[in-house]
Amino acid sequence: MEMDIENAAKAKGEEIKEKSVVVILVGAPGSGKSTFCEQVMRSSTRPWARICQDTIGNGKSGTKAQCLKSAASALKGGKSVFIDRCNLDREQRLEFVKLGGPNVDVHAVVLDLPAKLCISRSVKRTEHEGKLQGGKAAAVVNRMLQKKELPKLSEGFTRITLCQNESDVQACLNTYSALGPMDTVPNGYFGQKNPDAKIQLGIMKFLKKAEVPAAETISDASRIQSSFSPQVLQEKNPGYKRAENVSSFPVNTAKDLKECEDLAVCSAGSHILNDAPTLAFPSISTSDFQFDLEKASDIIIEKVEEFVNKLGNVRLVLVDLSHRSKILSLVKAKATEKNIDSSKFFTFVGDITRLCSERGLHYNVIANAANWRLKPGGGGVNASIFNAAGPALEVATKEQAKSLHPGKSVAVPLPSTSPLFTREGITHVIHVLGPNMNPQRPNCLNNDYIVGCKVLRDAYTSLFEDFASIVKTQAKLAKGKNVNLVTNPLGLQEHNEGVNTKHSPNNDQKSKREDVDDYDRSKKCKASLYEVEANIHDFRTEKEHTNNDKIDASMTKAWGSWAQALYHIAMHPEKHRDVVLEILDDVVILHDLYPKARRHLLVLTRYEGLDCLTAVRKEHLNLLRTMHDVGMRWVEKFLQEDASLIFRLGYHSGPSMRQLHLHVISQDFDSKHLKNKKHWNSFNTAFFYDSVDVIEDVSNHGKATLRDDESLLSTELRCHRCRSAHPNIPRLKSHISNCRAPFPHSLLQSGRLVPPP
DNA sequence: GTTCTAGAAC
DNA sequence: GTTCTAGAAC
Repeated sequence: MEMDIENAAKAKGEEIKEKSVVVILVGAPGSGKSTFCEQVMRSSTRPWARICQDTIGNGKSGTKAQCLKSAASALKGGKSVFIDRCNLDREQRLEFVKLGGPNVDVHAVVLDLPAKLCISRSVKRTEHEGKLQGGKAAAVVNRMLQKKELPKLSEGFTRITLCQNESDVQACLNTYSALGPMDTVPNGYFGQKNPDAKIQLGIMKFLKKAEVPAAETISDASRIQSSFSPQVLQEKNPGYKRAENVSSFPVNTAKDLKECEDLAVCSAGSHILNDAPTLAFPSISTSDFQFDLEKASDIIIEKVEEFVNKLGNVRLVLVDLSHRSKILSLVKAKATEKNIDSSKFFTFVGDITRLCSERGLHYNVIANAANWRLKPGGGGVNASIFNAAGPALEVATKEQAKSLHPGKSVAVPLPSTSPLFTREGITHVIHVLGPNMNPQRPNCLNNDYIVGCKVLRDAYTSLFEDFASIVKTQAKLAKGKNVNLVTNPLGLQEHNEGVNTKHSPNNDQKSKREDVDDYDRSKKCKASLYEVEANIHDFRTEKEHTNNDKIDASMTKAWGSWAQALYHIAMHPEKHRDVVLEILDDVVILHDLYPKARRHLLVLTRYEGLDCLTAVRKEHLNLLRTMHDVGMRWVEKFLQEDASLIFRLGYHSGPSMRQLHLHVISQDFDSKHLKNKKHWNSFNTAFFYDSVDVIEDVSNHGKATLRDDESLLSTELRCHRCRSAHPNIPRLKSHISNCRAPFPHSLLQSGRLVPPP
């Protein structure tokens, strides 16, 4: 609209009249609205009026009507106007937006800063214009923020700037301060955060993607060759032993590269150099299980299409051994037809256990067309993967599951001892079982393709979901605490090989060749991925604990020595009579050593190897129910002693202690051991996974949906009943000791609180 | 998981 | 000066 009027004016040759702006500030008390206006008015050469409801009443509290009137007259006088009041919901803003017109743009500047900050600023004010200061401020800010509604362009704004931190505010200040009488600023929504941006950035950072623009390196075949050739591996990695003679090792020459280009849907160079998390998978059920190739290729395409965009910056690669593979050419043709992004999905010819070392393809997760017993042998992909991975894979697989149903998958972290990890950089094998159409094999579906197609779809869904969850965990860790390994990528290697030479990229002389950089980069990747399974702390202490069982071949996650306490109790509860309350066949009940409430118990599984929620599968449903029932029995006992207590039962999404344990905790949180943000948030954010929800998720989806986002633990402190925010733990504790507000709706449902208040 | 403590915030 | 947090060490 505005543009049309402007263009029309231009067309008529009229001079464009200078436009006034109404800037509606949106923010809680203490968010810095007045300061913002004052600073702009100090530097901007444009005439401004600040309409402030707190001052407009001349001592008495002002009204909205007074503000509107005053704003309209300022606009008439050619001034631009700040509406300095909270304007937190749409209704409050509505009348002010109507001040806009052909020569008046309406902007919103949203000061959406943490509640904690606004409260602390409000509290310490001594001469606030609105008389909002001292103790009342927190309650007021909290109440106001509850009805916060971020402005939308559809309300009639031509420009919205969302500021969520001090630097956003500063940038916005700069924009408005620089505004002269004739200047305009671009229209649109600024500062809105893409919810995926953080994760994407994490992956990019972790893979150092920015340094490897595929287009630039694609033509540089020699660089591709040297970065993946065994010579480089051996140079940098003296402990790495290979059976083959180095000279006979197939190196990716330009000719090879040409061949790859021919085979892949699009040019192979970018595939080879692309460091995005990559899943290589064989076609499921089409070989020994004799599934119809046409139908199978349709299902592959369907599932790939469904996931390829959902998964973000990752690659799915369908692999087969031969150039003459029918399924590969079918899928390739259909992928082209469907216009599937060939950088995210393509077909590839090669041995799935040697795609990096022999074909130069970076990948980190492979799928195995497994048998239902999850055992080696049987020929085909299964035999080849178990052979290549060594015995460690069988052991690690056993830890995850004993068998597999058709249509299901199970992800197994590959032990660092496996050649697939050391040679190829593969961190996980996902076993998948497809439907069987071969009458020579057990559980044949007798040509029932209605069931068969459904099972095959399920199999791919499960496979891609497992891959997604691995990628998510890796991205989280990559941007998380493993900075040390990332900056010192060879730390892992140094340790494993017993080589103690310090290698710090900062102190080291510049790498002699660029390709060494490439090597480092791929190593960084491996080290970071490895970090998923073993926390960095353990690399430092392993030397002192070489006999410790945690470095055995089945290593799926290394826990620090302090994290073993529950495991030891679970294995030998009779030796811990001092803390253990009850010993049953499957579980042990004990007091939390550092209770975070008046009543705080742990129901501990006695299953060895079941360390946290991520490992929980359908076969554990009975155990989960037992844990819940035993917890509830103790709740009843506690309620007989004190009927005023309210309990919640749940798991920590990312526990610090090994051995799956259910927290049974009263909701008073009256404890001297509750000392920091992490303590509070681990029981009062989504990090706390209600037992009822875990049971439901596992029975519906076969596993608990991952949500152990570390950032949950550092979010602002909010009361679990009235949801008010508090600046620190002591204040929060003093609030919760008095707060009798009803619990939030979500907690009152599905039996999350016992008994329901 | 806790303890310890430097230094930021008040 | 005192309170509080956050990171390292265990």
